[in-house]
Parts: sequence; structure tokens; C-alpha cells
Amino acid sequence: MHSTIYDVAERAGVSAKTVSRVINNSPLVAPDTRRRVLAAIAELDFHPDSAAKGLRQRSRKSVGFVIPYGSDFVFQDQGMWMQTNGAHRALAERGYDLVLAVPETPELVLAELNRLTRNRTVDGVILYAMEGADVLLREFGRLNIRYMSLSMCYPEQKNNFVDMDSPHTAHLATKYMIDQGARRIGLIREPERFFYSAKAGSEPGYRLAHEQAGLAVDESLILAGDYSIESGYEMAKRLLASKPAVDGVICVSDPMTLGALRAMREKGLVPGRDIDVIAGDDFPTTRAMWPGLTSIRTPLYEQGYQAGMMIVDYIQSGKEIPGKLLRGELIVRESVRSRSGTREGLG
Amino acid sequence: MHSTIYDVAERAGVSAKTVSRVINNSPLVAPDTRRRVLAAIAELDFHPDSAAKGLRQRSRKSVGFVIPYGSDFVFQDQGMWMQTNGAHRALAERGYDLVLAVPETPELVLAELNRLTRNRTVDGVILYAMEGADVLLREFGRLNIRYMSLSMCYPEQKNNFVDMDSPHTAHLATKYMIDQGARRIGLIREPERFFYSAKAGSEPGYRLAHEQAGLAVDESLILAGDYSIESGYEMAKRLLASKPAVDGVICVSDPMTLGALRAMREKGLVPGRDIDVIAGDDFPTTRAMWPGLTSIRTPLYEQGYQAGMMIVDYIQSGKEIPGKLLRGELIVRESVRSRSGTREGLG
DNA sequence: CTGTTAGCGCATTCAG
DNA sequence: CTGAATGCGCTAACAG
Repeated sequence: MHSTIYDVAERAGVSAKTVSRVINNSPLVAPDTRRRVLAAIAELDFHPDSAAKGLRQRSRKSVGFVIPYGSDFVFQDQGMWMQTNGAHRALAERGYDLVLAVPETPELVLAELNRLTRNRTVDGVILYAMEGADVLLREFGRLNIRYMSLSMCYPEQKNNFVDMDSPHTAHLATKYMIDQGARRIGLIREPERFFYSAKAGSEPGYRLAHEQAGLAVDESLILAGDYSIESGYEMAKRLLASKPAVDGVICVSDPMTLGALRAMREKGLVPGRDIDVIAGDDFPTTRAMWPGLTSIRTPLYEQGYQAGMMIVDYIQSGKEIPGKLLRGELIVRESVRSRSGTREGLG
Repeated sequence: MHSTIYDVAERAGVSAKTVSRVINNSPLVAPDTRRRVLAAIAELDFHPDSAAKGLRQRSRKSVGFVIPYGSDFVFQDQGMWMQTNGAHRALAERGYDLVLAVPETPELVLAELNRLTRNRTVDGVILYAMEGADVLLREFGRLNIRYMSLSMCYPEQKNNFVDMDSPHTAHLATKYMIDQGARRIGLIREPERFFYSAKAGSEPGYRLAHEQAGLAVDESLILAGDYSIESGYEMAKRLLASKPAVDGVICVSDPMTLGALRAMREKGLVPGRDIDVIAGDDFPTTRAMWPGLTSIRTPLYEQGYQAGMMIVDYIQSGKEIPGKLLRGELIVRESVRSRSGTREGLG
């Protein structure tokens, strides 16, 4: 049924080791020999057994993609899928497989990671940041587990992460809204438990923009969501109830934006006409539903891709990789009123 | 660093084989011996090398989840992620890992599958249905590859699939809309290339409901989308331009629904006030954005879960598994006008 | 109930 | 440039 390296060797009239050399692209094979071996491989449709290879080389050529599943936001979040896809692409390019892991509770995370790495199912892991990840990461150091985290997990983390430069994007968004004339801007920011993401999330950027504009920050206008639709709704309701009323809202994720928009709809407020809105992720589905929604576009696919590349670098070099920050961009549409020009609302 | 089965054996004062028996839950071990071995395993934090095990047992205890990547709809589709998650959960429960594969072009699909299975990286695959899958599946038979397809891949497929009972759901939706008074209902259905999904997709259900109501079907009102937002937009534009005008639209997926809603918005039509709409998937994000959107809810997580269970059954029994159809439900909200009662529109 | 022997398929010595 | 011997860590087969 399955042919082995010996079958190929016999057919090509060489030793198994030579076949092995060809498989592994060793330069120490005569061109003609290589050709004969390649032909034999093709004829027999030979595929080297990954388990045997892994046993011998102590590497499975695969990476775990670990998503600690804690709440439903995981399922509501297209971003997760984009990151996964980016990581997969990078790994595939480097010859690694992606093994998905979704521990159901925080307590299971370490056990699952331990299993995957200790039994050599994977050579390393990409870990979605979550509460308590800082503790985990230190444990990894002790256990010698190669990892990359998607988002920073603690303030001093210097290596092995890919995160968004949230302060930068938040600054862009806030500055833009202020420049257009908004004066009381609500911020629905990252959850506390991801707060160390990119050196403290969006808040510093928001504050900086205010400072630069000579505007005081009303602390009650900074609220943390948990990335869910519901939290966006709740936080926006609070913001809309503030006095004096907010004239703009910035949401750092699309699901939260959806919730916020619902709260506005309930009050009869139309984004771009009655209130300013900057949305979070610029997912295709959000774009389609709310034409003209000015958005922060975060390179999520790219984030996953970078993480994939970096974990392979780490695995192959054995050296930790300096963390990387990715910048999003502001996509200007019509949900922020232009006080200087004509008033344009959304249909 | 990593301890082996021999280390454990030595520490427990038994042979390696006995340790092996304990690891594999063989009943042929004295309770006391088992305890001693278990203790040694814990003390050494021993995890049996999956490669060595796989080599010996000719099984990696893993399943490939293959998503042929052809177009962006993959990224727009939260359903994919739900299915993946369902499959992962089932596999985890059965002790299998999930290996993600996303071949970039149709030509690469077979090569990738061949690699994964022939080199024993996976024991079987769950394959997302796509154009040409029927040909692939026959090839699998020849190569003795265990597979489950998400959706039927050809009309006569009897085994190894999990699909939605689309005719049933479409019938539910269409009947409901007719009962509420709609008379010219547009259907934006599955793409041609997935048309064999569930014995010909939604169309039969749509037709049946018309027949039962004594209504003729206007063929020009049945249009195929490609699951993308854009296609929903285009198809809806055509439907809205038909004469006499359609008074209702049924979309079989949420992204297509979003496109359709945009087309309606452009014409100033409000669902539930000026036109009836039944949406496709009932994703959380869609629910949040369009309160009151009457929807078909399809059990996508369940579909993945079933596929996971069934592929393991197939792998372990060696026997093909009869295909399974899952039924969605109709979630009634307010986007279909009730001609009998009061007229209620959407805010 | 437990141990011994052998070998899964490949790649790493170390020789030529 | 090529090959022979050896073993990665584990478990089937076969004893006891």
C-alpha cells in the first residue's frame, strides 16, 4: 500500500540514505542520481512518513494555534478567523502544519499546551492572548516551550508577540474626530483583561489626542467593553446618557460597534447626522451594513501571518524574537460629521 | 529533558510494556502496579511521544480540516468558523487533533490532501464542499482516504457527509412568507457550484411551498448568489427591478442578506415596512444590526460537530458512515409583514 | 498479569 | 558523492 524509502531506494538502485538526501534537498547528491530518485518517488507516489521523520528529527513540523475559549465573543469575531488564516498561510509557506487547539476553560490551557508540546505534537504554539497569559508565558520559559502571543500579555513583554499599535490607531481616530469638531468623545475600549495589549490599549492614544488639542479628558467617557456586541450596547447607552451628551463615540472593535449603533438607533440618533462614530475593525460585513462608517482598519490577517513567520523563526533559531507592533489605518467615510464643510448625513 | 517510557518503567520498577499498557488504559494491569506507574508518570511529567506512538500504531490521531480557499466569501463567513469549532470540539472529545489546511487553488487541493494523508499526518479529513468535490471524493475512494464532506458533493452521495436539509428550511421560510401574504417572492439561493448541497439546495423547498399554495413560480425570481455580500447586492438589485415588483426576498446566507439589504436601502425600501425579508444564517452580528430580521437559523456548529464525530467513527470502524441532514429553524421577527394583523415596520 | 524481542520508517553517525 | 549500521520512543507479537 504505502511505499517506504526502501522501496524507492531499490527502484532507483541507490541506498535509502541517498533517497533521504534527495527528500531533504541535500546538495550532496549527483544530479543524475537525484533525477533517478525523483523519478522513483513519483512512480511509487512516495510520501515520507511524517511520524517516522518526526521521531528521528524530533520535530513534527507543526505549530499549535491555541484559542482559549472563554466567552462567546470568540464566535462573534471574524478577526479570529482572519488571524488564524494568516498564521496558517505563513506556516504553510514554511512547511509547517497548523494544529488547532481550543481549551474550554483557563485551567485547561496549560494542560493542553503541555500535552501538545511535551508529546511533540507541535514544535511551538501561537497563543491567543487572554486573562492570565502572563503567568502562562513565564511557565513556558521554564518548560522551554516556544511560543508567540497574539497581543502582548504583560507590560514588560519584549519578545515573542505580535500586537496592534493600538495607541497609534486610537490617536489617529481621536485626533480625526476632534479635528472634525467633536468635543465630547466616548471611547469604548478593550477589556481590562486584555489591557496590556500594546502597552495599554487604545486609551493612551485617546488621551494624547485630547492633550494635543488642549482638551480635558472626561474620565467617565472612557469605558471598557469585552469585545461582545452586548457590551458595546451597554457602554454606548451609558455614554449616550451622559450629560452633557457625547457628540462622538469611538469603538475599538466591530462587534462592539454594532452594539453601540443599536443603542444609537434606539435613541433615534443617526451616525454622521446626529452623532460621530468611528468603528473598530472594518470587517466586510460591517462595511456592507453601514455604508459610510468611518473605521479603524486593523491588519488582522497580517498579524496572524507575522506570528506564523516569527514562531517558525523562533523554532528554527532557538532564539526569542523581538515583539512586533502593527499599525492600523483610518478609513474615512461619512460617519463623522465635517463641521468645517457641508453637513452630510447617512441615508 | 524529556523523559521516556523507560525512565518511567525504571522508576516504577516495571517493564516498558507495562507502562505502555497503563498509558493506553489496558485492563491487563494490576491496580497496584497501575498506581505505581501513574505516580512515576506524574513525578517525571512524562508525555508519550506522539511521533513514536504514531509510527508504531500507524495513526496520528488527527484529522485534517480542509477548506479549499477560492474566494473571499471564506473570510466573510462566520459560518466557517462555527463549523470548524464544532469539528474541533468533537475531535477533541474523541482524542483527535485538528489540522487546518487551506489549499489556495482547486488544483492544490488534491496534492495537499494527498500529502496529509499519505504521509500520515492525518488519519482522515473533513472537507469543505466545493466545485469539483465529487471528482475528488471518487479519487479518495481509490486512494483509500477517509473523509467526511461538509455538504453533499454530488446528487447520489449516500455516505460521509453532513449537510443542511435546505429544501426543508427553504420550504419553511417560503411557506411562512406566503402565509403572511407575500405573492412575488425572490429567492437568492446557493451558488451553482454548491447546488447539489442537500439534494439541490433551497430551490425545491421554495417550489414546493408555491405549489402547495397554488402559486405559480416566476423563474426569473430565482437567482443564485455565490455567498458573497456583493452577489447578494447584485441579485437583489435584479429582483427589485423586476416587474411587477417583488414583495419579498429570501436569502440563504447572511452575507448575501447584507448585500440585499443594501440594495433595498438604496431604493428606500425598509424591510418589514415596504418589503418582506428572510435572512440566511442568523449570525449574532446580523441579529444585532438588524433587529427584527426574520431568519433561518442553521445549526452550523452542530454540523461541524457531527462531521467530527462521524469521521472518527469512519476512521475507527473502517466503514463508511451514512450521510446526515440537519434541520434549521425559522426565527420569526418583524421583517415579514403580517397582512392579517397590524402593520409593523422596523425602526 | 507481566516481560522480552523485534521493528514501525526514517535520518544520523561514521565510513568509505 | 554514497552506503552500512544503529537507534529515535513506542508497542505488537509472543512468550511466560
